[in-house]
Amino acid sequence: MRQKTATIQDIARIAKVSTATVSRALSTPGQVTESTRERVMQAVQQTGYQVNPTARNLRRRRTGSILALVPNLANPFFSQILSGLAAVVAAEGYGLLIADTQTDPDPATRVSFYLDNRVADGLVLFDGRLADKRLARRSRVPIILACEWGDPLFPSVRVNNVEGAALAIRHLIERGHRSIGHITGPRGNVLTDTRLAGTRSALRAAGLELPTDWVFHGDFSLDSGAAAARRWMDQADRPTAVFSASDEMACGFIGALQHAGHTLPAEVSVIGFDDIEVSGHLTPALTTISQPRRRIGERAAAKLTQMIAAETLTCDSEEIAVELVCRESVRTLASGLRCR
Amino acid sequence: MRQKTATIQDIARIAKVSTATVSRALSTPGQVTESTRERVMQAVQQTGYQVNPTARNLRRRRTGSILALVPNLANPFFSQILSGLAAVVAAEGYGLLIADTQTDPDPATRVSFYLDNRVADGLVLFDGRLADKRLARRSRVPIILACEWGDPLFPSVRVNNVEGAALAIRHLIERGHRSIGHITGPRGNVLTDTRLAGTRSALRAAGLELPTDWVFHGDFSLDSGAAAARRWMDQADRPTAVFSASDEMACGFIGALQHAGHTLPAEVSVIGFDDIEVSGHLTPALTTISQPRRRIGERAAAKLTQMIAAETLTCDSEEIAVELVCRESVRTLASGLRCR
DNA sequence: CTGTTAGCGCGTTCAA
DNA sequence: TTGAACGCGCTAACAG
Repeated sequence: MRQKTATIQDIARIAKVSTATVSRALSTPGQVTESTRERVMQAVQQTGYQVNPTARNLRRRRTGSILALVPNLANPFFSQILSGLAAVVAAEGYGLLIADTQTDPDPATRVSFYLDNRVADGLVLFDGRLADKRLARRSRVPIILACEWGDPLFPSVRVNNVEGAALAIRHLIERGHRSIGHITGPRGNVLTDTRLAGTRSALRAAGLELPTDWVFHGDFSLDSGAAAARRWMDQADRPTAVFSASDEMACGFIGALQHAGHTLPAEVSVIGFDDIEVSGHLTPALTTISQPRRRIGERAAAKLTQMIAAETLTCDSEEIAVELVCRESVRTLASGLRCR
Repeated sequence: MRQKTATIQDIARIAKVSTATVSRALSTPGQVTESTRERVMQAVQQTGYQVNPTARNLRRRRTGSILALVPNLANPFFSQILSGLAAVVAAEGYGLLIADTQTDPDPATRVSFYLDNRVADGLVLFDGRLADKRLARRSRVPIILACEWGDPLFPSVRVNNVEGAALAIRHLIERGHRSIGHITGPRGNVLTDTRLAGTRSALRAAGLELPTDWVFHGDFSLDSGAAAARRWMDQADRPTAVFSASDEMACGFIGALQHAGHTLPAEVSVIGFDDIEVSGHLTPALTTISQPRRRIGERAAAKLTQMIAAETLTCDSEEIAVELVCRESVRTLASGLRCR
């Protein structure tokens, strides 16, 4: 099975040049005479030689890959992001390593492991909890934080969640809603906090309150949305509209309500966050705040590869614009305006 | 920025042993005396030394990672599979490289690129089109095919799609349906073919036909499901039930119908394939054929790492069981039976 | 423009 | 059990 593959030495021998010249002919063709380059190329053709990236990386003191640390790979939210990431990373000549931080009992240890072992030339971190000062101090490779919040030391690519939440709330208010609830993400999550903060401030700006009863604690999952629906149904004084911090929860919320015989958006309006693929195909189609996930991945990869090339550990953060996608899940109340 | 990190030589000097002993103390502790091992470990502690995996891999003639080639990373269908893959691969001490074969104009070239460049010790292939004899001949590392069909040379982990389709069709028949349509996957896809074949044979076994008009060509996407719905609506003679080759298409189909004012499952029953997360939260909740995706990933990873360890290029294929998940999207017609 | 030399950091012989 | 020496395959530095 272990079949010997051609090395740079074989090429050198066949082409009757030194290994250094072979190396140059392949890496920096400009530095080599046309004729010798041809001899080398012919030998390469003949033997099917390919450079051994491990040896090259050892010599160049790099790894040739970028590591994406995802809190939960099973979450389809990351599909688009990873797709964007993969495209840019491949185009820049890196491999894309992916690891799930939740697989491990202690995610922080896992991150340390990766850093210490120099398995990657750069890190894309989708888990803000890990982005602390200690990590910043220890890391010898650039790190970019995507989607999440962490220590401001880290450059990041993310959307303005406060603004997104405000967009959602203002839309509901424009449509005539005055009693508005909110389904949150998991406790301790920065997205949860910022979207809740945006909700609160936008409501306050309109002179409205967010009663404790109308804050439904979720965890971004479908099931937690369904659980929120059950709590909504249990209430005597219900909000006429609910802003969900994720489309998944909105979807669970809507489903549970419909299964219980409620009609939407007649009985309650719903607005989500993310604009996942399925949202437009639900009944009613979900009005939501769109977050361009593929673009987030692309930008994170681009910035990271730039940092690696520049041998810097920092760069500017970038904010990706969110926008309101108006569909059918928000009802216009008597006094409200039309969409837009 | 380029800060020098401790090497095995530093440890050797500090612990006053040879580098060979340090290497042994770390890789095969049993071969080293307790006392010297302690000295080494202390030096390791003191310096924060970590082995350089690139150097180790060069020396061991391996790469330390496994490559997953996915036809479309943006497709959330792969989320769960990758999650299972990542968990097992990490536990076995490998890194998980991921690449999208569709990013490239010519996927086959890309695969060749990866193989020739020995970037991985093994390959998980989710794209059956690439699994041809040529690939089998050229590859020096084990390859496992997941979810898809390809040349029988390759070991694979997949579900029985013919059986899954038959399960769906038989369920519809049990529920009293006699006119049954099918939404297919993309042309040329093996899943498309096998599920269509299963559909046909199960119908035939019940003495039923599959008229050309009732074969709706899709591509597994939400939008193609919606397009199928439009064609369904255009027909004078409509099937009372439709088996969709993917849940995504079923979801698009249902959504488009509902938006057009149709009622489900009263007017048409729908059964899907995959059991994606959202299926249970739709209205009506989607009856479907469940495909344990996480398990597929886990098994593929396990089998691949075993092949690598055994230095073999082949192993037995494995079939993962599918099952019918009975929800609300299939209506029982007059003559039909209850679920199960 | 090309060749020589010297490692990158590690694991693995072969002796002792 | 340990150490010396070598080489995995490649590229960077320095001459020429």
